[in-house]
Parts: sequence; structure tokens; C-alpha cells
Amino acid sequence: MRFDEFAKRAARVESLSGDHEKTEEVAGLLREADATPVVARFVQGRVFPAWDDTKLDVGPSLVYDAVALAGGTDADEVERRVAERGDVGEVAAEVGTGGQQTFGSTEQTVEGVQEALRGIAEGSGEGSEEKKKRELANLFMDASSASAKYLARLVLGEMRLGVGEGTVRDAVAEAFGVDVTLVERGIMVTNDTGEVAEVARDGGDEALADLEMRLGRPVKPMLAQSSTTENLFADLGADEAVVGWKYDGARLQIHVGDETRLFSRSLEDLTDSLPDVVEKVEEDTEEDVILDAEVVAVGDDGPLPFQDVLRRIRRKYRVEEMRDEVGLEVHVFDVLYDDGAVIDEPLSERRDRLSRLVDGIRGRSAVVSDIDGVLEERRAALDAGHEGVMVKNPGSAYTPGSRGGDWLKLKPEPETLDLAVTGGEWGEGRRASFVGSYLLSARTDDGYATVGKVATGITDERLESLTSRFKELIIAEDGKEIEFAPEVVFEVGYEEIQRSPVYSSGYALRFPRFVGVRDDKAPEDSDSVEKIERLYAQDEGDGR
DNA sequence: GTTCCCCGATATC
DNA sequence: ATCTGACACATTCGG
DNA sequence: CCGAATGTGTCAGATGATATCGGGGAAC
Repeated sequence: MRFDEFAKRAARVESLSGDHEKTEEVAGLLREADATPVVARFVQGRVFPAWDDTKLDVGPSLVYDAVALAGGTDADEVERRVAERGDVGEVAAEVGTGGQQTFGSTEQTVEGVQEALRGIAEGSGEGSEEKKKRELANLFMDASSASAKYLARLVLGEMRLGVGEGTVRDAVAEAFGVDVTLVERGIMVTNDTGEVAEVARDGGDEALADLEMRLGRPVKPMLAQSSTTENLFADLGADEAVVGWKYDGARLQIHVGDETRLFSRSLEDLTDSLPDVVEKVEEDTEEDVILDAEVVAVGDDGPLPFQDVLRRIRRKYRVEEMRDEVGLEVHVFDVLYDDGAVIDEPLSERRDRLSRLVDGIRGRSAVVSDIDGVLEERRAALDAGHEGVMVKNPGSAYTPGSRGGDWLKLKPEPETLDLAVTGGEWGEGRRASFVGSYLLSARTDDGYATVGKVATGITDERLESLTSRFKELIIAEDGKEIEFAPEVVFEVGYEEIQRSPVYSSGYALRFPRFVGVRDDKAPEDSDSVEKIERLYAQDEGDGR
């Protein structure tokens, strides 16, 4: 299939609004394309399957350069236009064709594009960035304007077609007349919609059924939903619950076979950066199992901030030194494979199984039958400096990648601060015509110091009214960045205060969200850096 | 010619 | 991570 | 009893802080 044809079809998918229509359109595309696996990935904005460690290493900046090179402008001009239009794709489409004519006429195929991108991904070493730019620019020059649009989006991983894994799953089933459940299982096990589409096309239901969970091949971890103490048992739909401590670390899927492999939440192989974890696991476990766990950083006085975990995972250099500086603890809380997949067993059985398989590195959990039991565990977890608890349905299976009501997380109510808005940034995509995020500052003795930004928690309607209000307060603009006169105060919710190497106050909010405008407050009445300092110190004292 | 720093990309939450 | 919004589908409400 | 209103689940998209790695280029 020519990439140009793919681009036209993609445009059609994008224009549809109903899920069913989209699914049908994607199904048609999969059926007609000879390069089924490639198309199945491209349609989701993926070039490589999730398990593939190949990275394009191409981001917005490099794309602007390449588009500029192809279109004979400069990167600043491209960036300016992207800020205006809110979409790289559209700018690429315009620039590459001078607004009118198709530049090249090379019949680039979908597979050809994939090959070219693989080539780009593989480049490294001196001069490689320049080479990437040139190769990308060549792709743009060979592309029609429709192609350029989707090519730009593809390399950035944002197709914006409204198509995700669920749509592709249904489309594969429809396109090749196979069972959706088998497709879903296949995707779960392979983590590659491309491969599953091909298997479905060539071998039907039978071939799909042969795909199985295997040691060394990671599976997406099961996810949780947020809940509240009031709704907990109703959300769970059970009268008993398995309550486990929730640790502030990184998710780890541990495969113990001939060798031990560690995978992250997004299926990245983390083994080489965590030799101490491998040792601990091998001391405590038997072979041929897959475990689900969380790693946390620990010091002499209990758990360390999440930032310390980040200093360990994915590290390539000075791994041995760091292992002494930032200690790690593993807390295993589930088992997915024990000489064969056990994900369909109910949690209560897997929990028993787990207690037979591991001992020292098992995370703490208890079975309770009322909210008081849950709160008791949460108190204990918080006192020990951890994040809260996970509450799980004892009868539930392990459903990889899904965020159903079987696992619930219970975090403390978010704290709130009143902060002055001193800046902002123009948005992208559907926020293109709005200020998409706001810079927050806390009071100091002689002015304001920044503590982070907020962007989430704002309704579309509010986004619009805020934008017109803040337009009046613009002092300066630089690219997409805006400076505002400090007049408006936002109430902002957050999870935690952390030390910041970036913001001038020296602190930043973790998971900030917009709660409301404090029209009753002037910026001089906003919260101070001193208060933030105090809150930070207090958190530290609270057993962490 | 080396070393150091900046910044973009990619990952964690 | 967080949040909003769009849609599909199931359940309840109101006449 | 039927159509409208309401609730629930799933998905997509737009955005937060932060750490490391790698390439490029300035400083030495």
C-alpha cells in the first residue's frame, strides 16, 4: 500500500466520530493493506511494537528542523506556525508543498516508510543527528501534502485518529472474521497488534489460540482505578477485600527462568540497571515464575522520595556505585505465571500461591471485610512512610493492561494551595487556541517564586474563559511561553511537595490540578514559599 | 584535542 | 501521574 | 410500555515533575 493511500484513509478515520464507524473504517484498511502488521501499528501512531526496544529518538524539535529543511524555511518559522495551528502535521503539509504543489512524486509505500524510519532509529554516534534530520527531510520531500501530515504525526507518535488498541482489536476481529476475545488475548500476550493482525489474517482463530504467555515475554501490568473511602466497597463489588500497601516506587514485572529479567510498566527491560534486585529475587524465589512487584528506594530511616527511584532505573553507567548510594527494596504482590499462566485464577488463590513462592520480598497485604479494616491498614502504611493502600477484589482474575474496578487505589485527599498565576503556555491540538497550562508562583518577601504549572482539572468551557481573561494580563511572549501580570490566584490540588531543581522556589508540586479561581484573593494573599517549606518539612517528619 | 554543559528525547510516577 | 470529554451500553425515571 | 434521562465503563488526548542518556557545540 502506498503511504499516500494510507494517509487518505487515515484522514477519513480521523473525520469520523463514532467508535463503530472508526472500527469499520480501520477494518477495511487492514483488509486491503498488504502490509497488514505495519498498518495496524501505524494507525495507532506506533512504528515499532511495544516490546521492541528500538527508539526513534525523534521529537518535536528534530521534526521542526526536518520540515524546515524540506520546505526551505527555518525551524523557528515552523515552530511559530505550529504554535499558531496547534498541529505539526498541518504545518508539515503546508510547508512541504509550498501550500500548493506536491513536492516529490516518489511512490513511497507504507513498508518503505517503516524501513526508512528503522534506519533513522538505528543511527547513533557523531553526526547521527544531522543525518537523521536529512533522512527525515528526504521523507517529507518525497511525500504528498496529505502524506506529510501523517508522517509528521507518526514519527511523533500522535496520529490523533481517535484510534487506540481497543479500536484496532475490534477492527482486526471484524476484518478477518475472528473472535474478539482471541484477538484480545493475542494482543495481551504478544504486545504487538501488528503481529496479531497478521496471525489473524493468515491463521484465523486457531492460530490466534496458539499464542500463549511465555517466560521472558512481558505482559502489560494490571492497573487500578482511584476510589474513595465512601465508595470503596460499592466500587469493588465484593464484601471482602485484599488490602495491600501501596509503595511509591516503580512497577516491576519479574521473570525468573534460566535467567532473571526485569520489565517496567511499559515493558522496558530494566534488568541491567538493577543487579541488586536480581540478586534479591534469585535468593528468594523458585524458577519458572512471573511476579508483579514494586521497587522502592530506601535509606536508613525508611522509604526515600520517588526521585531516588528515578536515579536507579534505566541507569547505564555507574550502576555499582549507585547501588550503594540508593538502596532498593522489592515488594512482590502478585504472581502471573507458575510453570504456566495463572492469571485466570482468582486473586485469593494467587495470593496463596505467592506465599508459597516468595517470602522475604513479599509486599504486605491483609484480607479485611469492612472499611475500618481498610483504614487500619492505610494508617499503618502511611505511618511507615508509604503512599496508601491498594484494595482488590479477592475473586478477580489478573487482567493485563486493564483498569477495571477489581483493583482500587486509595490515596489520601489531595492537599490544596492558593497560588498566583504568573505565566502560561499556548496549547496544542484541541487546546491550540487556548492557554494550555499556567505557571504558578508563591509569595516571597519581595515578589514571587515559581512552584510549577497546572494544566489538568480545567473544563473546556473554563479554559476558554480563562484564556480571554488572561489575554488582558500578558506582559511578554516568547514562542509559546507567556508572562502574565500577577493578578489572579488559583486554588491548586496536589499530592505532595517535592524538592525542585527547576523552579525558583526550590520546591514543586507533584500531580498539580486546577481546583478553582480564588476571586476572593489578591495575589498578595496567595500562599508563601515559607508555608511551602513548612509543609515540606512536615511531610518529611511524618515518617518519611 | 578534550572537557563540560545544554537541551531534546524518553522513561518513571 | 492527573483530568475532561466523547461515545456505547445498561439501568432507571417519568409520563 | 416506551422514550428520555442518568449512570458506568472504556478510550483518547492534553498536560504535570523529574532523572538519565546522548549528541552538539562552546569553552578551555
